Amino acid sequence: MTSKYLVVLIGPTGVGKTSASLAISKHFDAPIVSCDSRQFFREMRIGTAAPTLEQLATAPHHLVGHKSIVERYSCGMFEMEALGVLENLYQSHSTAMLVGGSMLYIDAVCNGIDDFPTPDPELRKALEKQLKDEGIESLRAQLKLLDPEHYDKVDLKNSQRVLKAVEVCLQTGKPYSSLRTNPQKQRPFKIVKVGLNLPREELYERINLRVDQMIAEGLIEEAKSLYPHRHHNALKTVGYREIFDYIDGKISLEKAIELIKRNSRHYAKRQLTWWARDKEIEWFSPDEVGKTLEYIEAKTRFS
RNA sequence: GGUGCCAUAGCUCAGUUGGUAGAGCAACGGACUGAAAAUCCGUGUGUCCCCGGUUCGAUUCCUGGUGGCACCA
Repeated sequence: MTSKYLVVLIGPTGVGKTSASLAISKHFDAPIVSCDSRQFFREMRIGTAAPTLEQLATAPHHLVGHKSIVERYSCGMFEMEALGVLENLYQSHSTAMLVGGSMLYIDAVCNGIDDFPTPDPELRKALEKQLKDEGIESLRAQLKLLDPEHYDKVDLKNSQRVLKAVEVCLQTGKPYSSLRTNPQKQRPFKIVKVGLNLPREELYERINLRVDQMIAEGLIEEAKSLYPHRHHNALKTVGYREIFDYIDGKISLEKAIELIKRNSRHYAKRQLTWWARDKEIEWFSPDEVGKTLEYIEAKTRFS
C-alpha cells in the first residue's frame, strides 16, 4: 500500500493561508480539512475571514461551517471528526491538507490528545459559580486535595486551567494528572508541516488591513445579528467581543476597531510563540508558492 | 517680523529644588491537553532637540540655534 500524506499548512492569522492552500490543494489534488476553531461555525463568516463561496468551489473543503455556534465543540471532538474525514479522503487520495491556525487542534490531529470526559454542564456551572463567589483560592485548595501532583504543575493564576483540572477530577473520580499521558498516537499517514510567515511589521499591516476589510464587508451587522448568542463560547472571539462592547455602549466604534486590530496582532504573536518550538515546521513566505510546492513535492515523493 | 509657551520612550505626557528618568497606551518575550481567535505570566525599549557656557557633575540653570504651537503685527 502506498503512503498517505497530510500536508499541514499553518501560519499566523492573516498571513495568507487560505489562498496558498488553494494553490497547494490544486497542485497535489489534495482536499482541504480546515483547522480553524472559529471557522467551524457557520454563523461566523466575516469576522473569521472564512473562505468565500468562490474559494470553497476552487477546492474540496471539509470541516468549515459544519457547526452552529450554539453547539458544544472541542479539540477532542475535532480530533475524532478530522481523523474520520481523513480516513474517507484517503480512500481516493494519497495526499490531504490540514489548513488553519488553531494550534491545539492541529496538535490534536498530528499527535493525539488525551481522552477527557465531555464536561457536565451542571458541574461546569457550579464550578463557575464557586469561582465567582469564593475566588480562585477555593478551586486551588480543592485541586490540592484532589490532585496534588497537578497542583504543583498548573499555573495557579490561570483560573481556566485550575477549574478544568478540578472538573475532570470530580467527573472521573481520578486525579487529572493521571489522565495526562501525552499519548503520541500513531497516525496512518505521514505529516509534512509547512508554515507561512512574514516579517512582523508586514504581518501586522496585513492584519490591520484585513480588519478594515471585514468592517467594510459588514462585520458590524454580522456581529449585531449574533448579539443574542454572545454568551456562547464560539463568540468569545476577537472581532465579535469588541463589537458587542460597542453595541453595549462601553466603547466607541473607532475604539472597537482599534482593539480588534490589536487583539488580532496579539493572537498572531501567540500562534508564533506556540510554533516556535515545533522543529518539524518548514517556514516559507506566503509569496514563495513555487518553493513551497517544491518542498512538499520532495517530502511526499521520497520520504 | 515681534512676543510668549513648548521640545523627554513608537504615541500622549509626568518628572528631576543639578547626581543621566517614569506613567498610560502601543510594542516585545514566554506558557499552554476539551473554553484554545480562549486563558495566564513576564519585560522600559531613551543622544531627555542641537551647539556652546556655568558646574566636580547639565536632561534640569544660562547664551545662541532649529522645529512646533499661540497671540500680536
